[in-house]
Amino acid sequence: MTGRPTITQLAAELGIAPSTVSRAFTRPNLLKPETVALVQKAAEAAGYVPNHHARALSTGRAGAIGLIVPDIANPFFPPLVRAAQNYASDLGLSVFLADTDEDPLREDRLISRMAPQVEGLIVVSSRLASARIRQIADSQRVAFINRDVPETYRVLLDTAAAIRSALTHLSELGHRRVAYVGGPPQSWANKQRRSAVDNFSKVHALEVTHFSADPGTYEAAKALSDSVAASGVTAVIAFDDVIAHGLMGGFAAAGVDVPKDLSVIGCDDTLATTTFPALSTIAVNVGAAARRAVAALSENPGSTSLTGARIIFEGTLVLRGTTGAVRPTSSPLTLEPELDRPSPRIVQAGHGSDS
Amino acid sequence: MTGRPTITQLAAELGIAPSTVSRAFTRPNLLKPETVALVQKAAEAAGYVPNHHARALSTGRAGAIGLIVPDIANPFFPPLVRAAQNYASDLGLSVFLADTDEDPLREDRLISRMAPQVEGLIVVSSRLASARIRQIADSQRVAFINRDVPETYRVLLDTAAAIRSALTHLSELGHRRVAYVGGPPQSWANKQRRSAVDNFSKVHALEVTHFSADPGTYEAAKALSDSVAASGVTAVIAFDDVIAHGLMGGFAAAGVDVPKDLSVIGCDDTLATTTFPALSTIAVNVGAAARRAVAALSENPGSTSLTGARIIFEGTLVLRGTTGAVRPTSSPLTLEPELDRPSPRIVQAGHGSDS
DNA sequence: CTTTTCTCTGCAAACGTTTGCAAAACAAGG
DNA sequence: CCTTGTTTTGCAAACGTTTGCAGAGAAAAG
Repeated sequence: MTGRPTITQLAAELGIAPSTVSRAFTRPNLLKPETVALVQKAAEAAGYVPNHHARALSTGRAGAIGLIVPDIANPFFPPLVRAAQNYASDLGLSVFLADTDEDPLREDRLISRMAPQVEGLIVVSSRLASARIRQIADSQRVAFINRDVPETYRVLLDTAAAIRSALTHLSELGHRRVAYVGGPPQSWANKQRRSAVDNFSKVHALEVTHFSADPGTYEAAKALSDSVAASGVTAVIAFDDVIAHGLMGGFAAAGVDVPKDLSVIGCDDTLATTTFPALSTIAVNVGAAARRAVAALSENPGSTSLTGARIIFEGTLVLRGTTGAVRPTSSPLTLEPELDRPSPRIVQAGHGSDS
Repeated sequence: MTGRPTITQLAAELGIAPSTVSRAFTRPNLLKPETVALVQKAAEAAGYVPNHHARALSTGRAGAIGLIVPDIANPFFPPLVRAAQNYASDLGLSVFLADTDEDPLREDRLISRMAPQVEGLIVVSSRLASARIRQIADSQRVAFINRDVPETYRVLLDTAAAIRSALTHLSELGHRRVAYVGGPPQSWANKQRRSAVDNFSKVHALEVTHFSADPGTYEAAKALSDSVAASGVTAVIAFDDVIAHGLMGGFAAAGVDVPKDLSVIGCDDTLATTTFPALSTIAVNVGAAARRAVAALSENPGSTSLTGARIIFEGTLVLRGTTGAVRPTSSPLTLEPELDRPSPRIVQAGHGSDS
C-alpha cells in the first residue's frame, strides 16, 4: 500500500521483531531455518527490497564506489568502467560514474562531493596537481589509475617495456628516425610514454622528433599528419590509438602509404583491428587495473584512507599491419644522416599546453 | 577527530540546535543571515559535508538516478551517459551506471535492485520483453530510451525519415538494389530501421536484400562483407556505424572500392570522420534524448511512476565520402533486372537470433 | 530435577538528517 | 506597558536499518 514495504511492516505482518527480519537477510545463520524461510517468503510476496540508504546510515558502509574519468567518450575508458562495474557488482557494490570533462576544477569538486557518500573512489588519469592529490589521498579512500604520485594507492598501466620492444622492432626493420606524437600534456601516461621513447631510442641510436596532438583527438592528429610526414621520419609512435588513427587518416588523404612509406604504432589497443591496415599497437590490461582498484577499495573498509602502493600492469606490443621495413629507396633522411643530434625537437599542434 | 563531522557536532560546537545547522544549508532564508554565515564558516573550517544517505532517508529523495545500458563499450552509449551525467549533475543528481552485458536477466535484476535506491531509472535499449517492461514501468519511475512500448515514458531516436532521405538519395544516384545489414535482433532501433528500409524502398522501387550482423560488432560485420559484396547490391545501409565500418574493412580487404563499387551508409554517427573514406551516416541527437530522460525523472518527484509519453528526436542524413553514383559499367545486376521481386531475402551471419 | 550451555528472538539505541510544531525573542501598534 | 504579529530558533519525532545486550526457551549435563 504505502509505497515500498519496510522491514518494520514485514515484521508487524508476521508478528515478529524487525531485528529478526533484518537478520533473516544479513545473518541468516543466526536464525532458525524455518524463520528465515518464513521471512523470505513474506518478503518475496510483499516485494520487499532493502533500503540501501538506511542500511548505509546504520552500518556506515555505503555499498557504492565512485568512478571518475576525464572523458567517457574517449574509447580508452569504456572498457575500464565496464570492468570496474562488473567486478564491483560481484562484490555487491554499485558504482557512481562521473565525467570531469578534462577539467581539474570539476574533478576536484566531484571528488569532494562524492567521496563522503561512497566507500571509495577510483580516479582515472587525474589532471590534478600532485600536491592536491597527495592531500586528497591522505584523508579519503581513493585509488588512482594512471597517475603516479608517491604514497598514494595507484595502479599504473606501464607501457615503457613495450615501447622499448617497439623501438627495437623498428630498429630491426631499418628505421633510424622516428616520431613520437604525444597526447594530453598533463597526462601521466603521456609523460611516461614520451620519456620511454626518449630513453630507449638512445640504445638503438634512433633520432626522435616530438610532436603533440592537443587535444588528443582524431581531428587534431589528422591535422598534424602533414608535419609529421614532412619531418622525414620513417616511423611514428603515437600516444594512443585514436591519435595513430588520426595520423593514418591524414596520411591516407595525402597519399602516403602505411606501412610502406611510414610505419605507425599506436597505444592502448582501443581500436583493435578496426583500422585499415590493422593498427600495430601496445595492448594494455585495463580490466585488470580496474579490478585491482575496486578490490583495493573493498579491502580494509575501516580505514579512512588507503595505504600507499604502486601496482603495475605492463603492456605488450602487438604487431599488426601498420609496421614494416623502412622503404629502401629515396628516403629523404638517408641523404643527410644526422645521427648525432640528441635533443628532441618539439612541434606543437592545437592550442597551448604545459607539458 | 571522529571521522567526518556531523551536523550535531557542528551544532554542539556552536552552541546551537542541529536543526538550525540543517536549515543553514537547506533553507537559509528562514534564518538570520548572521547565523547562516556563522554556520557556514564553521562548516567550512571543520570540513563538513552533508551525509547523503541520512538526507535520503529523511527526505525520501535519493539524490541519484540510475542509468542502465546494454554495453558501455559500444560507442553509441558513451556520449549518452556523458550527456545524462552532465545534465543530472546540473540538477544536483548523481548517476549510478550499470551495464547489462546484453543479458535480459541481468538487466531485470539490475532494475529491481537499483530502482528502490534512486529517484528514477533510465534504461537504454532494453532487451526485456514488452510485457515485463510495461509491468516495470507500472510501479517504478523509469524512462526508456530507444524502446517503444505503449503507456511507458520513452524517448526514441527516430531514424525513419532520415532513412527515407537516404533511400531517395541512393535512388537518385542510380542505385536499384540495396542491402540492409541489421544489428542486434532484439533491438527496437534495428526493427525500426529495417522496416523503414522496407517501407521506403518500395516508393523508389528499390529491391532490398537483408543481412544481419549478430553480434553487431566490427568483426561480425567484416565477416559478412563478402556475402554482401557478392549479393549484387550497389549500396548498403547498415544498422549502425560500427557495422558499416566493419563492412568497409571487409570491402577494403577484398579490393572492392567504396564508394565506387559500393555505397555505404551507417547510422548513429558514432565514428564521425574517423573512417576512410569518411562515412555517410545518419546523425542522431543522443544528448537531447538523454537530457529529456533525466528531466522526466526529476519532474514529479512524488509520483511512483512516470506517466506514459512518447518523445521523438529525429535523425538527419549526413552525406560524407561513402556514397556515390552507381558504377556505370558491368554491375552484375544490370544483366538481370528483377525489379519485381518484392519480398526481402534474409541472410544470417553469426549465431542464432530471434528477430 | 537443577544447573549449565546453547540457540533463537526481542528490545532499544544508534546512524545523520529533515521538518512540523511550539517556544522565545523581538518589533510594532495601540 | 500590554497586545499582537513576525522573525528566528529549538525540541523531538521520524526516516529504515543494524546490532549489542539481554531474555526466553530448549537441550545437554550433572
